[in-house]
Amino acid sequence: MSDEPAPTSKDFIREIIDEDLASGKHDGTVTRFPPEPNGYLHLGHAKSICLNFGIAQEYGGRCHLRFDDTNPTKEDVEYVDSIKEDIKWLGFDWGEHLYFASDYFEKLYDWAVYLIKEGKAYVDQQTAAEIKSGRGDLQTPGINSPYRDRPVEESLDLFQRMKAGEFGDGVMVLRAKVDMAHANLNLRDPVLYRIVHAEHHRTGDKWCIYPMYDYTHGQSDAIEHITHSLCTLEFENHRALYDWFLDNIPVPSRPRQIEFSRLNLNYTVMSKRKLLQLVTEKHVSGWDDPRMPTLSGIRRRGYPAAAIRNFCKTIGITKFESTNDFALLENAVREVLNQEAPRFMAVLDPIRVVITNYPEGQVEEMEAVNNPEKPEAGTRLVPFSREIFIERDDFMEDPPKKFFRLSPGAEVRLRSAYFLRCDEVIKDAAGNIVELRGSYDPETRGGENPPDGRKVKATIHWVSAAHAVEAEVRLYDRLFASEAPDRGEGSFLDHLNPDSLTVLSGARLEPNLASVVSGETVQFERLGYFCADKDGSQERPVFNRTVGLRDSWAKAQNQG
RNA sequence: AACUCCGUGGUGUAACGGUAGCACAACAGAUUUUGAUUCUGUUUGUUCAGGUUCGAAUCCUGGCGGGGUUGCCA
Repeated sequence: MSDEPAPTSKDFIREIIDEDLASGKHDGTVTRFPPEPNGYLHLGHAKSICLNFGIAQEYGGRCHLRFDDTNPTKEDVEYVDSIKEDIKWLGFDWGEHLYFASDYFEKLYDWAVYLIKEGKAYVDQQTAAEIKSGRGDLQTPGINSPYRDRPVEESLDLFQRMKAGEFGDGVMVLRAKVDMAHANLNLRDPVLYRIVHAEHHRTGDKWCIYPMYDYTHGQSDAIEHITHSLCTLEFENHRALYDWFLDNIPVPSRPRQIEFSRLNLNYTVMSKRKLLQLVTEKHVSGWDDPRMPTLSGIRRRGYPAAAIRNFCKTIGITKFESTNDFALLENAVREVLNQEAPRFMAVLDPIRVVITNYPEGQVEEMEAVNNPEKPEAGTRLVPFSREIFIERDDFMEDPPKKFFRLSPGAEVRLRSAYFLRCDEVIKDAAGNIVELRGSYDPETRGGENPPDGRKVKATIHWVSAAHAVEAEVRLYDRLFASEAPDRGEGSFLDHLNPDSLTVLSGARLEPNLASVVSGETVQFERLGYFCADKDGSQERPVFNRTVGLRDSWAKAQNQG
């Protein structure tokens, strides 16, 4: 990840950093990743993580992990732990720089007192509804609160008593005194502190007043000497307020907020609220359901961290709100897995083949290549015997013109084994094909072409019936059937893909597959990449389909 | 008709006044003990109208289109 060639062009944020370094504005670069611990990280966060930690790596700076934990009613340590785990999995390290906004509560309180004394903040006793209506709207200016010009001493006293717990939730708030007529609504006397009598996951019951995001973020950046505070576009309108605090409070440094567009993917929803809803309403099995765009979900699905990093590099950083093609992500996944994943044979939908001219009771250990892209991965032994399973799809009794696989009288290569010809089709009373009979050519051992120069058009995978391990295989498809489940009327849930999960309970695996450890992704030859799931055991493995191989045959069929 | 940000092939993303390039997707072909991979080729683009300039995707003006903003969420 670090030995790749430097990109020939830089995104606008890196250009800004270059300028700041060149002009001497900064002599180092410090970024931060500031999740709120109220949910699991998803692909959108991965974009931000790759940006912030990536910049720190490239510029020899550092990136802080700072939990933005100013709302105790929504936050929990469960999320803190999962977030840390996900960042590490992605391949990044915050070193010693783990912080919590709640670490700064004392400092922020002092600064609030400072603002009051400066005449730049006041305690407002209006109700939430009064504050809302007093703010005006996009067209109309707001009006001043009747408490706006109360004496400094009075605000000071009230604020201290807010902190002391004398008042109930929502009774009063601390507001900045900016401009109730400002075109940017964020500057119409924003709330700085609210009363919330709730246990905080770090500070316990020490506080009953909590600072708002806007009041917290920039000052936290300043305390940590963040140079470039990178966030998504929805905070663009907050920048003026971010700067207002830095201008009016004696902060120790001057960070700069820069916004970029968030990640959108088609066939996916990415908002925390919607992901939470999928989990709580049991449309998926949990935050780590392999269909979820959460980092824990895609990890369980088998997506390699390197693929996510490459993907984030490919999509770039801009201010344009775009929607990326899911195929781009899948391409990144296949690219890494094609290089890395060891190959095995597995038959998902088995049909028995009896090789009539193969000696009964004989077993041969066939040598198979582990990864043609990586010779150093070596070879393994796969048992071969008189009765094998092949994929039902690899046989057609009455094949169309371009079908290269097995059919009556036709010959194919069994991967790493022998040429096989189909001689006979056995059916049950209902006419269903229940078994095939065929013969092999002993002169093609290892799958070599025979001396007579005969060739076959196809190579298929197989598993020795007596040695096969039965397994459950979960075929995942996109969670949503429509490209933009968010758009249009109705709920995004209306767009759930009913076929997003197909469970196959009778798959047969080559025996080597039983020892693949949970979390490892392998290739089932000719089928796709599959990740061993934690639900499985050596006796009965469970595999999740990460992504299928490209399949030009299937594509041609669908078009035909 | 408030403020603000943004418009480059189907989808993303480069080009910093000088040949519109790259990736993905799509479509052909070659190779192949995975109908995979790999390789080669093809199709498709600067939102519009003016202006500045020898020269504009790029600078200016206006139009059109899209996003964000009216939490005591972040």
